[in-house]
Amino acid sequence: MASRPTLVSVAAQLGLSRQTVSNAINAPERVNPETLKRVREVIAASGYRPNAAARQLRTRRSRNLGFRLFPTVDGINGAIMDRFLHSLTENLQLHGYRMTLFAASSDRAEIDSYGELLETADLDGFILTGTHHGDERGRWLMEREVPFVAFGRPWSTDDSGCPYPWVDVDGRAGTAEATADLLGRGHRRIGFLGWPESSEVGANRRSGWEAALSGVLAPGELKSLSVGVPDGIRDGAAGALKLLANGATAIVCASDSLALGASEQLRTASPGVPPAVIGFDDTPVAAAVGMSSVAQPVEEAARHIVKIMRGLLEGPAERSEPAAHVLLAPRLVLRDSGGPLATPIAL
Amino acid sequence: MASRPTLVSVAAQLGLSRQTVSNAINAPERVNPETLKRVREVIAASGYRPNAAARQLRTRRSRNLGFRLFPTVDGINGAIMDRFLHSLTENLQLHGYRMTLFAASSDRAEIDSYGELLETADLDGFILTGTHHGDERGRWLMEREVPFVAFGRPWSTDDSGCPYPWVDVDGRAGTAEATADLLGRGHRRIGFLGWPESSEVGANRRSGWEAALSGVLAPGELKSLSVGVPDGIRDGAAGALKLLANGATAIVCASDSLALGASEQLRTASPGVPPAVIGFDDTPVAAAVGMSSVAQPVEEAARHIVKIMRGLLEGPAERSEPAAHVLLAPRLVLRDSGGPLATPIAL
DNA sequence: CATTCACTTTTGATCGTTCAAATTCATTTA
DNA sequence: TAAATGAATTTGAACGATCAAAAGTGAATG
Repeated sequence: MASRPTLVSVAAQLGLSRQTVSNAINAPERVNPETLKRVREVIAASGYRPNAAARQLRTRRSRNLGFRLFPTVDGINGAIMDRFLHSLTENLQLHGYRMTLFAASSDRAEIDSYGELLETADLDGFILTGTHHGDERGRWLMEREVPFVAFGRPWSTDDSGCPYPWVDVDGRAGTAEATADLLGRGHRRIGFLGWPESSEVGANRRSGWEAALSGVLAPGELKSLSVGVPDGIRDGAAGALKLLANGATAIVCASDSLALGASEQLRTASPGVPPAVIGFDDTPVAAAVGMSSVAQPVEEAARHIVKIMRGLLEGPAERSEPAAHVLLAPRLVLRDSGGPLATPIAL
Repeated sequence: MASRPTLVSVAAQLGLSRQTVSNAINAPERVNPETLKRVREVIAASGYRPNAAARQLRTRRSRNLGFRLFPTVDGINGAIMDRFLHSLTENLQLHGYRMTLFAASSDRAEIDSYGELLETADLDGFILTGTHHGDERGRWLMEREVPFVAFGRPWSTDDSGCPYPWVDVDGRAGTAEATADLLGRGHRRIGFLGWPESSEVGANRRSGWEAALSGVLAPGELKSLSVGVPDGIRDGAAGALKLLANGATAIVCASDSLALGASEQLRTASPGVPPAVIGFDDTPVAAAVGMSSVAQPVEEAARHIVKIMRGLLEGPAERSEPAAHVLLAPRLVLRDSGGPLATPIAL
């Protein structure tokens, strides 16, 4: 046993042909049950594993999927990408798939990489993140019939008619739930701290807040209780100040970064009272400071994506069914929203 | 041109043999300069790209490296892994390498994956992170002569004699610089807020603080000014309280999470004064709240790792030189250490 | 008893590349 | 002039798997 076993060496050991051994692995139903058993025993004993390169050369399948790494922008919200990536890798692994990373600084660069990766690395498909309105990536991939699943809606006029599969989290439902919770605690003038209009994810999250308050506040009041700022703690603090000035007593935020800033402003405005602020993404920072936040079920999203992807890759070639769309409900994680930053802990 | 160009199709177009075209790509010096030029033109025009699977099958090289994803523990400090991963991917990409991810919940599981990945995916090597004393992973890989580079020292008794290559950041130098800076600002009783004794990285960072203060404080005083707690904002707050009780006026921390907690305690203890706290890792949270921190040059580390890895994979087979060890100096990033959490921002 | 059939196993070709060993042809050397 | 050298190119044989089609079983069918 000098070198690694191959199909031929295993077959020779059994007095069978390579193809029978191959069938035992890939199409067991074609093999005589008794033979199958013998083959399997020898495979297990010899530690034989099919060579990926040879298989790939013949089948044109690599069992490798591409995933683009974005330049790190905000490490606070980026933390959920971490969880997503881990969960994705883990789930793919369960089914014999692997993930190949690549870096790209823009969507255009990402598309350029597709060609490169498809041709040189024989990737079977891609997983897209950060989709936005007018995203060219989906179109490019569809034109070439490259399998892919997006984490995030396309944000086109009619998401449900989208020709490619996506999995997303219902941000709107999340902010609505957060707002409802604050209403239940007696708040009426609840502000929304989000991103500028151009952000589709932001608009979606804002809509949940708006819907929850539509019967409570007048449209004019709603308008004065919503601000859009870039993402970040400082921006959040600045935005919160404006909301406070407009009479807000509680704030629902589009991200934990914003919420962290807002939280501090509310605390300064009314010392002693735990700030009624709810963040988004339930990042470790939120957990650490004891801030309530809307948690995205990224693990569940990863599972769905893997399932859909497997359907694309392993399902029948003629798939006339429409592309799968999964919208997952987030979960509101309630904490005291005050925590150690407000009240020093005694030993 | 229905299907993808191959060596044979390109050769036919040129009236040459496949091998000449192959040589033009892999050993240009063997090809007549004029022929070379012609071949290159046709390659460029046809968009030919060598098929990775075929190449891999023949050469037993995949140009793919493995990277283990750890379960996300702390999203605050995990953010630097994000940057590292991105930088690594980017640098490898420049040289035609790719990274394959895999998830493992323990070192033992990681080792199990090695076998699997080496056999089925033909990975050329691995990049290790989170090395610790008595790490079995390095040994396993060395025994099988699998190329790998570690990000992090082995933390054995004599790191410089380590038989395998590593790149690490000199944490000791970082905390020493941080401590020196605080000394320069007039502080004397500077505390160290780190992890329990068992952490080697923590002990290393502690040693820098100790060295910087050795001529300033008595051993007994040093002892009372150092605490070890698990990582996290709450732990940091608790630890800081203890240091304050022992008379500390400034604190050097082993992580930004700890520093964030400590920062708040100092602010409560002496309102109005920006807290003299320095964190470690320079995470986005530190930047966001305006806290000073010791920045790890992860991009530089990634570059070194890629360089060493390329040496292992592409260098002469007989490499008798000792394994490369690179210790990089971190950089102290000074901020006001107060920021928006302390002073609400006016619009 | 020959034919058909289902089931199981085998054979030959192929995927696209690189290695190792020819082969060609012009040029230098003995 | 024959032989040796050298550079440039070509040929045959892998690498290890899967596909497609053929061949070998034995039982059921007419």
